[in-house]
Amino acid sequence: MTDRFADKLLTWYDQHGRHDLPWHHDRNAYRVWVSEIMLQQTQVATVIPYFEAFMARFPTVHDLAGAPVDDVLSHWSGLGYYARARNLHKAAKQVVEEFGGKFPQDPEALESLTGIGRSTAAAIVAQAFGKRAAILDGNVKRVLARYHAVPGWPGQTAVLKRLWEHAEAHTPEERVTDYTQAIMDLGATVCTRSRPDCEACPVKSGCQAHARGETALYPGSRPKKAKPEKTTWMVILEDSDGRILLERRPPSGIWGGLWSLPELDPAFGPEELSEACEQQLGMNCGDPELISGFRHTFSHYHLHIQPVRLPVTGNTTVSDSDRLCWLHRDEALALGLPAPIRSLLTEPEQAALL
DNA sequence: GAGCCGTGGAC
DNA sequence: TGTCCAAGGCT
Repeated sequence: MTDRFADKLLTWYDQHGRHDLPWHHDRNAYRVWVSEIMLQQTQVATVIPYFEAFMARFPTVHDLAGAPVDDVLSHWSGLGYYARARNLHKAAKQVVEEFGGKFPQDPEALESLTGIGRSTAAAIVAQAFGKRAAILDGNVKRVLARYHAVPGWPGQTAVLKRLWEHAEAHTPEERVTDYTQAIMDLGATVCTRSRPDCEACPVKSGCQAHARGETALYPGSRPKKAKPEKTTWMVILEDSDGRILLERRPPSGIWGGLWSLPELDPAFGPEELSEACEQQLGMNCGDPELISGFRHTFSHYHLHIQPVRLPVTGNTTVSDSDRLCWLHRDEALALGLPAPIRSLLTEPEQAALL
């Protein structure tokens, strides 16, 4: 049912919305899907160049399904949340094998694809197929929490449930594609997290938070928790030809599946690194040289990265070529390394300041 | 339900 | 400089 909220929003959208984002061109389910996955927990400006490059390399779901996963991961390098890339690749195969290369149009079937949950399924249904489906991303949560003065942190199930109910109630039958884009645009450009521009808001008159002068109270903030501190060694092994030893990380965990510098257990002391290196990497090394370390903050913990150079004294033959490889710096960077490791190899002074 | 998974922008 | 968190989903 179309209510006044949707009408006002659509009128505003016609004049002030974002109508020319890359995934709005040549719109199809594949392009919408890839954009939605990239946009999870990631801002539009960050996604745009990745989306363009990804589409140039993988124009169709068949191109993606047939590509090596390493190729997909290297195009994801720097975007973060690399499980998204592995799931995207897996889901592309699912679309080809289980759905004949055509995306299903109902949310339930879409949610059977790896990496697509309730919100992303709804976004694809509305954006690609023009069918009615309510979305609830970070922007919509903020808009609705303020409009209805919904207290509490949206991470709580009860709060989330109320927001979904409001989202469903406001979603119109007509112009669903524009409406979903409109409410996200309002959240991104007007109803922003800090200092919202309420005077420019088309639904100001009905907004309970604005009426109370309490927009800053909504949505409620996440409970604070201390981040644990962790430490690790990052090994820079360089042979006489200037090649660096890289190690593929395990499929799960931080930077899962990415190539990176070999990591040694922090339980090893500096004098034990040569021996650890021989055990773990099969390389004979001389005395370690410590480089200035730096701290990198993740969502859930702080990681002290301590780089260490270890001169290779023996031969540089690798025993496990699927896990280990020697590459020059530019070749390594083309693989797609984790961002802090990339900075460490390109600008060691900058990395130390992180 | 709660923890985990990245990076960069905004403040 | 540190904190928060953004077009969430999986385990």
